[in-house]
Amino acid sequence: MADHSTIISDSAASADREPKTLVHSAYLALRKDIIEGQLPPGSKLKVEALKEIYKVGAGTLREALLLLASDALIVIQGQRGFRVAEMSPCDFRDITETRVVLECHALRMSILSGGDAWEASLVAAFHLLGRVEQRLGDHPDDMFEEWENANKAFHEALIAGCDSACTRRFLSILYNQAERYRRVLLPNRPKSRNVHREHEAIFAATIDRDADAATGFLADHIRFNLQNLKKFSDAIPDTLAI
Amino acid sequence: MADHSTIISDSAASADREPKTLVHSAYLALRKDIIEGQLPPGSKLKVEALKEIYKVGAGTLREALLLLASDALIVIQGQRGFRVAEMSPCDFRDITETRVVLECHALRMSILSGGDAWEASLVAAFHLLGRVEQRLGDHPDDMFEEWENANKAFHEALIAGCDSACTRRFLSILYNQAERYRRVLLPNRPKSRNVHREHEAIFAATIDRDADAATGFLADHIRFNLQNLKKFSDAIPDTLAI
DNA sequence: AGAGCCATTATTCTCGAGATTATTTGATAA
DNA sequence: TTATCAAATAATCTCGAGAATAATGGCTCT
Repeated sequence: MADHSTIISDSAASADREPKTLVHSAYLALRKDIIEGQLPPGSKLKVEALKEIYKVGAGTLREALLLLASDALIVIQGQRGFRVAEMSPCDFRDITETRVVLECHALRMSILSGGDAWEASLVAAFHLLGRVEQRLGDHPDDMFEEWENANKAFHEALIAGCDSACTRRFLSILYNQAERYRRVLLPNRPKSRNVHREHEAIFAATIDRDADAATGFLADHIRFNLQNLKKFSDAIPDTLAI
Repeated sequence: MADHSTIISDSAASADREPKTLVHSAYLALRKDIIEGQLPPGSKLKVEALKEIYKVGAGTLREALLLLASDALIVIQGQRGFRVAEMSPCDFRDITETRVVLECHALRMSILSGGDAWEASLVAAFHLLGRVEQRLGDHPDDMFEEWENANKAFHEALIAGCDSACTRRFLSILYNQAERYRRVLLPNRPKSRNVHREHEAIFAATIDRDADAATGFLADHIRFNLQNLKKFSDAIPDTLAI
């Protein structure tokens, strides 16, 4: 889950996960709508209009928007309000390549210094993801939510052994940003791809403590959607509002 | 300068840099006080008390605090207010090593793809920094502000050729966080260190387009304060409130 | 017709007060 | 004395309205 993972200190063992504050639940609702595209990239976010929709006061809504700005999902423009962050192939490439650098680095650190507890929780996350992916074969699209969660949990488990809070925080931001693109790319994924196989390769190499192999598989895995985007955006240039 | 570098879209060529909004100027004032230690690490930030000091309303102050949270200078704790982020050797190590990874990567990209304009502005930044460092020999401490600005400008110029906005944004956050530590470590710097020599080595290798050498020098340069901290925190353990 | 300027409108920004929640204090009982 | 509980205090969170600023539309002049 890890809502607000980037800012709110999830003290303790992330026990309380219900949105206790109105700002927080507005933040979650807005983020959901941005990621799912209800609030399209580049669109203006007028406080007066949004407070009707999300049933909160103006100040509360502004705070939620500020919180989203720190996730780079919305942009604050001086004295001229808020906008949903734009999407572009260029931006996606940036997100992807930065993720490759940080996530591979973090995985390497995990492999070097991760203990038994880390390994165990990784095994658990991989198992869970496998089950979801198994069921995914039958009902491909409507289970996206569940797969997305399991996938995120797996990627977080991979780097949980890395003791750099900075790195994990940045990766969480990047992962959230990438989710917008994943949703757009999902209907256009090639039949040939076997995501489970990719996850398995990463997992096996990690358990073997083979850092070079693991980071290699991970890099390819992260870059897959980017190359996929490149391929079909040549044919259909304005799939994303470029 | 680059206030608010991490969130506010500095559209255009960062033309307007005066704090036009009250939230923004409160943000700047608070950040200054946090970085300079007037608001010590771990201290509670009570809105009612702070609104007296900074002469703004409660909502405005809250927004400024939210902005600082996205720089990781402040921590939001559920329904229990705001605190200045803690400082610890462990945290500084994390910041430093993450910076090494990202900044070296960014420098490599700059060297690979940076054009003449990038090179020219780098030369300018290095020249300016040299001048400040020259004057620094005479008046060591009270010019810290000016040196800090020139130093930041130089580091930003190094990676300006890298076209990854994500990377630059993350580095800006890390640099701001590190500033708190630099200020603590400044009085304890070893006489032997010649910072200008370090900058010169990075600069020369970069202009030579020797990526390996440049990133090597840069990594050592970034890590210097960390090793310095390690050295004298063994002797004087509680210099930082660990 | 096109460009520049002023009044109008719409939106953002800011504030102070009330509602909600956490913390502290003090009292009672085991 | 220590632990438990309840009232009192203090803090945060939330809201709606008023001030400051940007965007819009119409008007005049060349």
